[in-house]
Amino acid sequence: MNNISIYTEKLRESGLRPTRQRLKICEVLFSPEKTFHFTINDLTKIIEDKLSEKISLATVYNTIHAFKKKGYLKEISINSDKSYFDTNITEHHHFFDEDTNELIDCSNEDIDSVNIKKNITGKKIKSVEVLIKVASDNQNQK
Amino acid sequence: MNNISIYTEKLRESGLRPTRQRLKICEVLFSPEKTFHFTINDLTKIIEDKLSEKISLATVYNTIHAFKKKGYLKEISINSDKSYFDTNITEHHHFFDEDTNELIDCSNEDIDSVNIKKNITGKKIKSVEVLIKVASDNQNQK
DNA sequence: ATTTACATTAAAACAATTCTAAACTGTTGA
DNA sequence: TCAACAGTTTAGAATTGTTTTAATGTAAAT
Repeated sequence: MNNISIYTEKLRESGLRPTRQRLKICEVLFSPEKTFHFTINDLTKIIEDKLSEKISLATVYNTIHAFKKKGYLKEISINSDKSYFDTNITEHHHFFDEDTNELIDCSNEDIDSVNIKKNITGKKIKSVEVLIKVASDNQNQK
Repeated sequence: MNNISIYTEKLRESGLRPTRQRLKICEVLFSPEKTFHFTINDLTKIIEDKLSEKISLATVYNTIHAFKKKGYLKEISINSDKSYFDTNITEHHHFFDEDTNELIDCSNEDIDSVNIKKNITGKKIKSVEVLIKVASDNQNQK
């Protein structure tokens, strides 16, 4: 099967032309078996180191933002100065390991669905995210 | 009643000397009837505009971090480049209005307590936060 | 092939936060 | 009480993550 055409389609649906650089991004994001979490920096490094493609930060940012807008990626809110993204776009929550700064998926069996009884007048719920911060027993809370 | 002595005590317990600047910070944070949310920038502006005290950013940051570490403040994780703090240190969750960038408390009656069935080996849960993003019906998800 | 609109890039700009080093101040104890 | 010390404040510089800019390059339509 031809992945390139899948990537091309994903890019077009996100309003982007399929360029060499963007196809490399797709390869990193959408070819692995398992979903994963990454930062913009992680992604840029993978493309430069593993795929030997020099790519400018601006390109990475603009492509990732387009994918996020289209719903091909999710952004995770962490108490941090850095943005984390997730290639798993299904409804799920996260553990965040404060010792290693790693995100861990929390499957729907791991947590009861959150039941919200209040609503804000004139506003619609866009997302509900649970973030569980964990750390070694002997560590202080960040 | 003498608030100053309360603030002095809070500062000492956070490992900080009660200085003029820090007492002003305490006045803003701990004298209001109601708890509230703020950014470092908000706080600095209040102190300079309302209390006519010139205060350097470094001082605000170091005091706020000490209070957070001590548990007198909570930091809220928002999908943003900015840190939000909360003077309400009880267990509660938040709505985040994407139109106005405002945080709204979600009382415990508004949400069922989150039941987590999984745990990470060797790690302890430090916090559980639910963030509900809302926006006007006609807006796109951020 | 030519044209056009969109992309890529390095570098500059920007915003939040942290660091630095010099001047200042609360506290301690002689 | 006051000298000495340790902690504090400050402006400004440095750092980090992200966005913008403007020149050059490229995909796609004609």
